[in-house]
Amino acid sequence: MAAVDLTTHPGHLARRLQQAHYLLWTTMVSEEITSPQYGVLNALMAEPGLDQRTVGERVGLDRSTVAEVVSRLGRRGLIEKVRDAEDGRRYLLRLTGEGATVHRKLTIRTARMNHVFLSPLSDAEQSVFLDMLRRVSDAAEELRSPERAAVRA
Amino acid sequence: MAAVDLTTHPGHLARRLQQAHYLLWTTMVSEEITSPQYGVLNALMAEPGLDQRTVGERVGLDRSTVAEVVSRLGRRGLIEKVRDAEDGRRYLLRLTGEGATVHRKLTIRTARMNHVFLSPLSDAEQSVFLDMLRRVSDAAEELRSPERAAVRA
DNA sequence: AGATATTAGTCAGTGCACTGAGTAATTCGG
DNA sequence: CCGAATTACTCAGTGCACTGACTAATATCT
Repeated sequence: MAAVDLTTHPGHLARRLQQAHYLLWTTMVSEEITSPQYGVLNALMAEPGLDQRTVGERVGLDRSTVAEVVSRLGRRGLIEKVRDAEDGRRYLLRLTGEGATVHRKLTIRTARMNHVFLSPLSDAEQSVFLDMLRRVSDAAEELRSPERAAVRA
Repeated sequence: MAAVDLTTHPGHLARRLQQAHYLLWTTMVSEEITSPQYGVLNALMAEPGLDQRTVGERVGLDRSTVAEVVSRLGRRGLIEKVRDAEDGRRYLLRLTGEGATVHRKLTIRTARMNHVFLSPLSDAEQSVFLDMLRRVSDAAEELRSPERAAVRA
């Protein structure tokens, strides 16, 4: 069996795409705050007081990864974490003032970065590209939690 | 400043796409051998005797990551590594017999997995999608090594 | 030939991502 | 109301990915 051309493999290209994004993020947005960390800040800006599990659901991070990202953001003083008085299992998360400031600054830079990142594609292609990324990711997501699709039926 | 919709951010979607691929890979291809490990096997099937640096170039892995992946594949007995007699800095890499067998088996499963992974898109869309992934990744890659573009000019 | 630069690979440190096992709190069924 | 299941979170272990500092070997430039 001969070797294969990896550039025809979507998985290989997905990994390369993420590496490309990482490169642009660290040069154009921030070297300290990573893209997943920004995602958590953004989720808490939209819905203050979320618990860790739900933040993970919004941003696409599993329970362990959320815990790590949250602990880093806490160490930097960008979010605070308090036990839910009504449900002692939960930690409720909130942005600090500095967290909100950082979110605002990074939102502006991220918009510029996204523009550069997608610049190889025409405007029409860009929306097609984002749509395809969503469709492929969402389809695989349903393999992980087939109950949701069943409930919806 | 209000929160943003992450599903319009290509970086967020790139990360989700890779997670989706990881899920399909572990369920449909292998739980032991990862996709980057398969990439290395594939590169050595195509060009036996490559050194680590060049393997990294082919597969899209930096020097440190190649070293780790190669050491895991070596531990599993899938590749072997010898000092280059002509250039004592290099290690030359080759598949073992078992490495070639594993590569063959995974190539078949990977083809099936790719088919499922892309199934949300029509055939026409699939080639457009792969093309766009390549164009965006390649463009960012040139920011990392601008000399190459200069040499080509 | 000898000082200098470049190159291949290693190593330590940081961060994302997943799994499986474990703990504490809440909910549910009888 | 009490034992069993579920839920939120933690922790240890594995693997990819990058940076910066380091070593050893080769190449280059007087």
